[in-house]
Amino acid sequence: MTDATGAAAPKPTILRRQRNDFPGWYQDVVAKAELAENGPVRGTMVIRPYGYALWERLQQELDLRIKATGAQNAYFPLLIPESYLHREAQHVAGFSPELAVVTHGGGKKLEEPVVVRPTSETIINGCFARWIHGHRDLPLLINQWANVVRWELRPRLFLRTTEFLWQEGHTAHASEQEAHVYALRILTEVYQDTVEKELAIPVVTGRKTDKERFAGAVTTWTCESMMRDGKALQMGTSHELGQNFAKAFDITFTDSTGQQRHVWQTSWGASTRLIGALVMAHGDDAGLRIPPRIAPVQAVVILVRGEGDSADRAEAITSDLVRAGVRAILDRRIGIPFGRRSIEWELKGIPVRLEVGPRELAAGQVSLVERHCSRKTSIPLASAIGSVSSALATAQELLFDEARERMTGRIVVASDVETALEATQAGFAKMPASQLTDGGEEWLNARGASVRCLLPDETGAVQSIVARAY
RNA sequence: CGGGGCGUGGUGCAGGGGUAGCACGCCACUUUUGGGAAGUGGAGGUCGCAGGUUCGAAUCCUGCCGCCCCGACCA
Repeated sequence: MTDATGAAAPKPTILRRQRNDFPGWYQDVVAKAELAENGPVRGTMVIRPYGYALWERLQQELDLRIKATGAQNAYFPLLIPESYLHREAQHVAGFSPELAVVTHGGGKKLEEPVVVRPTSETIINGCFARWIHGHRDLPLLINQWANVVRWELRPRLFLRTTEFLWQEGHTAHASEQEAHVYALRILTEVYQDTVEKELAIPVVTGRKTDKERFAGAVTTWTCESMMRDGKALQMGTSHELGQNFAKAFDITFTDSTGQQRHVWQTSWGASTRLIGALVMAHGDDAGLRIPPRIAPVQAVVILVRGEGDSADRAEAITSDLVRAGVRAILDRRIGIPFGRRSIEWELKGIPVRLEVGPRELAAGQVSLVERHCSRKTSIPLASAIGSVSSALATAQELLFDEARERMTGRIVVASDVETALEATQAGFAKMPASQLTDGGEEWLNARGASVRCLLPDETGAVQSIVARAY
């Protein structure tokens, strides 16, 4: 194709450019990398196989850590009596606007409407009240993997959908202190550790302001990360519920002195929103860049052409990789142009590509392409497995370092709300929490920024992290 | 709930009273194949729904439905 001057017209980019149109870029990546698409009901999401594979990897990593804290998985019903929601005043006030309510069933109007769970505090605590009798029943540590529905007016795939997948943990403890320690343990050992080690995304951890706190909680702890456009995304929250639900649902136990006491509780969750974070924290103009540890496919061996025994050789390399513990697949679709296949794997963010063609094989080599930096190197066939393994390890580290440098480089120290607001154009502001009194937080909210979390600095003074957020 | 816009092959769009079109995608064959392949031949649409006007409606009129965007609202 040529333009009026006769010069070749530039090929249109596959994705809108991140720098020009970040939301547009995000939509393009989610579609072209085949992660998800919109469902027929507004706000619902079809998670496609590659997107779901990412979720499954994330589930494995979270589940492992959740179980390491002593929690057990269980499952509670999707449908909850509407009256349950009303038992805790702040909780129902917080969730009422987002509820999906079922009024009919079996062809008849229901006597009591049931709600589709927006979260399961109420139904689980109904069970806890029956399960917990004495201090020997505590702590009770339960997790469930489930879908929840919160009616959203402005949905965005993964980031904010009406139905989403998550895990929600619910625990009961004998003392406030024990609940406090457990909530923080979940925050750091489950959420922060998974997000930083597996997703290679650095986080800021802290406490939510009263305004941002979970409906019904005493304290909400959060992990916040910075996306490539400088906006914040909440990665996971852990709540200290105090005795609010214990009193509402009458969850009591007999302590070692024979006294009846209410339990102290926590709840905590992380959702498919983390997939959105993965996209926005690492993706570039060529598509996703998936950190190797979370990648469903860590290496793809591309058979460039079909000549001679190259197909067998490529297959042998692939099975060697798999045997060495690398999640590797073989792309032997020689009928599809090489360039198209390269672009496809780039879009999907596969960390390492191994190109196997006549040129390489004649030289006893393969070409190794690293997605995180687009570098192509020739390596001897004999050391291919080792090279892939070290490339994967390097990619994991470099993606984290890059994200960490971006975040720390874009946290501006501010002493008042005006400079903090200015800083949120490009990143986060760190501002003394004292500036939030007298309507400071509302002033920021009215201008599109919010207080992401509160945390103590080296001197013990409380600082706030202010940002624009998803 | 206010303001604006759009409903036409799988996707994205054009057409605006007289045979339903284009691009991409899809299927087949051939030639290709190292960074988005090309040629040839095919398949695929009761033009959102219901009325109305007309010899004739995708097109004009009325009503309805759905979706999108911007506000407001919100983990």
